[in-house]
Amino acid sequence: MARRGDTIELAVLGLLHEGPMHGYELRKRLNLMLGWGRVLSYGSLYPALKKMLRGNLIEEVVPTGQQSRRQRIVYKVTQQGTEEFQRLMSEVGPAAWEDDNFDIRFRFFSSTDMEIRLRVLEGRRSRLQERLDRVQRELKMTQAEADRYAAELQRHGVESVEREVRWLSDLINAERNVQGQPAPETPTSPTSPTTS
Amino acid sequence: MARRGDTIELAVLGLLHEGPMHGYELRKRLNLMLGWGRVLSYGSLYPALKKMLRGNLIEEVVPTGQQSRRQRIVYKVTQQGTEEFQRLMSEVGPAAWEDDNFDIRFRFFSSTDMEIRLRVLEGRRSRLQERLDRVQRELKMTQAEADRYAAELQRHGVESVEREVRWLSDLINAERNVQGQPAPETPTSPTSPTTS
DNA sequence: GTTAGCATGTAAGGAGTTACATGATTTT
DNA sequence: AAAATCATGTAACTCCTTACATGCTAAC
Repeated sequence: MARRGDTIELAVLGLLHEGPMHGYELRKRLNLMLGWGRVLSYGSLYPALKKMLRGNLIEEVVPTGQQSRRQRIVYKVTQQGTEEFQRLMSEVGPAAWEDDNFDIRFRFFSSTDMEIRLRVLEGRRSRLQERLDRVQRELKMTQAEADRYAAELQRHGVESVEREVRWLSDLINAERNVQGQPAPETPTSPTSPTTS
Repeated sequence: MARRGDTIELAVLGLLHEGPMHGYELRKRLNLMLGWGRVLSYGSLYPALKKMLRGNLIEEVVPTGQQSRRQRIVYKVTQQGTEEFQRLMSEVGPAAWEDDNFDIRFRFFSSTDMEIRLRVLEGRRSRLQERLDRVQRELKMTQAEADRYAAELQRHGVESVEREVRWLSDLINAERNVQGQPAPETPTSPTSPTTS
């Protein structure tokens, strides 16, 4: 369960929970949100929508009032879609903290409990930490013979992942601190989302 | 020319230029180098090697000396492979500054002229800058209604790309400064690769 | 009235993953 | 001698992109 391709499905369900939308609009938002590089094509979005339609996760909105201006097909989530969304968001495990999947889950974190959020954040963090350790270990064996640019790329990569880990740590702390106090504005670290 | 799948080919050619290697070893190094997330499977590496073999870009190394310890197939680049590598590395254009491709090109920057390096670095930078502008423009329209986590994700994303842009700028400056002076150790910014 | 952008789709094909299958070598 | 891990491969399948195809609507 939770194959790779469920990513789009999850994202679509999440977005539609913020309001009905048509495909073209969905694509734009999707590209913006998972969009640091990848661009989702119509060729993957529309078939995915059709599939979700068949699975009764979403349905077409019947245009209220004026019947003009049709050609856009507006979708909204069904009851079943909401349930599926909740189920997917509650999943903890490898599928939840892989690059793309993590971003999307994070994007819709408001729809989950703090318990789930913490587990996903921590899972993601140890995943990155793991990679970091592995790379740095193997780095020592190769680095000696490494060329200038190769070394710089490694250095930069490690630094980026370290930043990512710090970011996650801040988020984890922020989540934990919400429990007791009513969030003291966290003035030292504007990095993490406060309870505003 | 320069389709998406040439990524592996370029990486393999580059690595083999640093010495003959067998598939298993190649995979390990490949995963380490483009490996912040993706893991290359045997199912893609071996067929790719076969294809390159057919294209005369690489060839099997005949084991010198002792004939024992065989089962690994060691590859090395051919003359034709070297030419192809040079050709791919000299390409400037969109293909050169897409995420994965950029990393690999950068990794083997030592094999190109400063002129090419500068064009690739600058191309990459304006690519990122573009994305940044586009996202920040659209951010103003959505941000108002944005949820807490969505906003934090955006903020973090923008910050990361901005860091990337600064990194590239440092590298570009470093490249330019090598021209005149014999590199004054660049003590203020340990970010960029010095001339060692 | 014509260009540009909105909007939806389909068909073909590529690239890479998963799972399967096999066997050698090294370590315990 | 068993277990781990090195080492190579293949077949089926999935996901996605590219390219094509179409028509509406708004702006100039």
